[in-house]
Amino acid sequence: MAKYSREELLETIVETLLERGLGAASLRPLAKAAGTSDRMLLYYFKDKNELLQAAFGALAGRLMAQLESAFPEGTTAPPSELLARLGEITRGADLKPAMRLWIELTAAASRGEEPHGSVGAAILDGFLAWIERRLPADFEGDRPAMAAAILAAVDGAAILDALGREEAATAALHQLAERL
Amino acid sequence: MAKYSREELLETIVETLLERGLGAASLRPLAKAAGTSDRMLLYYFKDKNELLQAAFGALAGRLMAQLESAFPEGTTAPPSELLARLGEITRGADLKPAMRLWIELTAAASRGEEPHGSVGAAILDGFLAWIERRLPADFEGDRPAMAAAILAAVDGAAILDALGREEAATAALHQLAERL
DNA sequence: TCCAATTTGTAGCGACCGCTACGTTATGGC
DNA sequence: GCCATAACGTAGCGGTCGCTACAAATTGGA
Repeated sequence: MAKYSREELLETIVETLLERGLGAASLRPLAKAAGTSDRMLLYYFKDKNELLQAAFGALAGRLMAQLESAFPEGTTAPPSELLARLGEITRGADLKPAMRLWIELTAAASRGEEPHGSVGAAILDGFLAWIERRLPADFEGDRPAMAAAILAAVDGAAILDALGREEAATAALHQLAERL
Repeated sequence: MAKYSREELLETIVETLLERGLGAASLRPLAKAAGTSDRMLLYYFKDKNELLQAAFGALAGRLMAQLESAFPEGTTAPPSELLARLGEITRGADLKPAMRLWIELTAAASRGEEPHGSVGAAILDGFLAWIERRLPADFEGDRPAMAAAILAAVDGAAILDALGREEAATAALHQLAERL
């Protein structure tokens, strides 16, 4: 039996990624944090890209689960409330590291790096669909557009946060939520 | 007289940065693109951080000038129009590279890297002030908060764009502008 | 028990990183 | 013309990067 399974490794790697960021995601440090060697990472994953892809997949699953528990499938809310609560959740201590990583992923994707681009787009689509499902059934208007607006607001606030302007982020979310 | 002045070098470096991104910003490639050597970059700039700081300073100036020409000092617009026009401008071919670089800068800043953090925060503050100045003088309500909301919306759209979801970005901006 | 497959360790390759030591060339004030 | 200083070239240091070659250990089935 192996010392660590692929899934156990993935868990620690996701945590290290959340903690230290994508920029620090080189094989040797990741391996060390997981109590193994770069050699073994490349035994379980054919190369670094596959590792990252798997890690982001696991992370997206985790994230979805967290959102799900705060906002179970079937529940809905009007746009303003949806944005307000999503803002609170994503800016909380639990998810702040994930949002930072999300920005890093987006940055890499914007330069056409892979697998960041496709993985990032897939996660984004997932979130858009998730939000859309939580708009009230009787919501009048363009549902995908409203979902996009909510996600953009959350991501925009994340950028203000990332640059240390928490007050501005709070104000922005408040202002936008008020008007949806 | 030197082959290149510090300012000439800075110009080319800014362009290379816009074109290739922060991730590709290592001394030797930057120098090559500028027709010189890493040795000379470190002759004019004491180290890489100083180079980047200077480059981002120059870039911010350039950006401000571009925004200024589209929206001269003294002119104002109601929030919805301000957002709509800022969205168009920042998403245009001219500024798209700058927005990508902006996301990369934010990503680095979110991990506490310097000089990215302080430079990014300064640029952000500059934009917030710039937007606030362009809100109508008789605007009723929290001016800084509205400026933050507009900036967050633009940045959020930039993230959707960066991940290749231009339609969603357009829809989001439209949806948000409609409601400010 | 033996053997083959899985799992792990050790070492190192070639490439790139930021940065520096050191020597040479060019320039402008006197 | 002389000389200090500014400008530049060459070479290389110590480090990290992703990845691989190769061999040793461990395991489980026949």
